[in-house]
Amino acid sequence: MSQAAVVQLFKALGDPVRLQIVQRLSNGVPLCMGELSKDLGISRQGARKQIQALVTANVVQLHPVGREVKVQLDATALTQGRDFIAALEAQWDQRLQALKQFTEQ
Amino acid sequence: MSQAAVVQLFKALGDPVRLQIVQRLSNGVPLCMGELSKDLGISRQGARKQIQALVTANVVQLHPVGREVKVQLDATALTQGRDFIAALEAQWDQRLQALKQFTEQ
DNA sequence: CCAACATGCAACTAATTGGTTGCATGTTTT
DNA sequence: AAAACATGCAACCAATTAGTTGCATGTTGG
Repeated sequence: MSQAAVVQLFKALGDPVRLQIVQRLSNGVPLCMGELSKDLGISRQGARKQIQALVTANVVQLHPVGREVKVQLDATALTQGRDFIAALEAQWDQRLQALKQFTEQ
Repeated sequence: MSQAAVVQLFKALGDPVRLQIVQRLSNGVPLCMGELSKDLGISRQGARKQIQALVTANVVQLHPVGREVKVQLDATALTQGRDFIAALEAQWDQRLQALKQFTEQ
C-alpha cells in the first residue's frame, strides 16, 4: 500500500462526520444515501460530499439500486490502515526491546 | 477514548508531512526539531507547525533539553488508533459471520 | 400519467489549513 | 563577550475544505 493511500485513508477517517458514517456502516448493513444523511447535523448534499470523500479514499463503495444508491463499507481499507499502524508499533517495540537489553547488561 | 480524540488522531496522521515525521520517530529515537525539519521539503517553521499538530493530537511529546527540544513518539496514541479500527473490523466480521450462517441454512 | 421520492451537480461562502517570511530570544562554543 | 546555533512566535497568503442553496434528472407508487 502506497504512502499516499494511507494518508488518504487517515485523512478520510479524520473528520467527525465521515468517521460517524463509517461507524454506522461498520455493522455490515449497506445504507442508501438518504438514510445515511440523517442525523449528521448537515444537509443531504453536504453529507453526499463526505460520502464521496470516503469513496475516493476507498473506504466505502457505491452500488446503485433503482433510484437509490447503497453505500457499503470496504473493510479492507480499515485493515490496511490497521496494518500500517501495527507496522509502526512493531518498529517501536523492537527499539524498546533493544533498549531493555542494553540497560540489563 | 473519546470519539473526538480518535478524529484528532486520524486527522494528525492524514497528512503526508506529519505521517513522515511519525515514521521517522517510530524507531524510538527522539529527534530534535532541527533534525526533524530536514528533508521534508518545507521550512523549519512550517515543520514546527506540523509537529505542534502532532503534539495537540497526543501523537508526539516534546522534551526541552538545553537549547534544543527533543521530539518523541507516543506509541500509545498509535495503539488507540489501531484498537479503534480493530473494533470496527470486529463488528464487520461479526456481521459477515451472521450472513454466512444465514446462507448456509 | 403524475406526484412524490432519491439522487446528482454546480455555484457560492466561510473557515481551516499548510505554508511562507521576518524577527525575537535563549543557549552553547570559542 | 561575541558569534553561531536552536528554537519560538506572529503576521500574512494561497489553497483546500466543509458546508450551504438552488435546480435538474431519473425512478417508483398510486
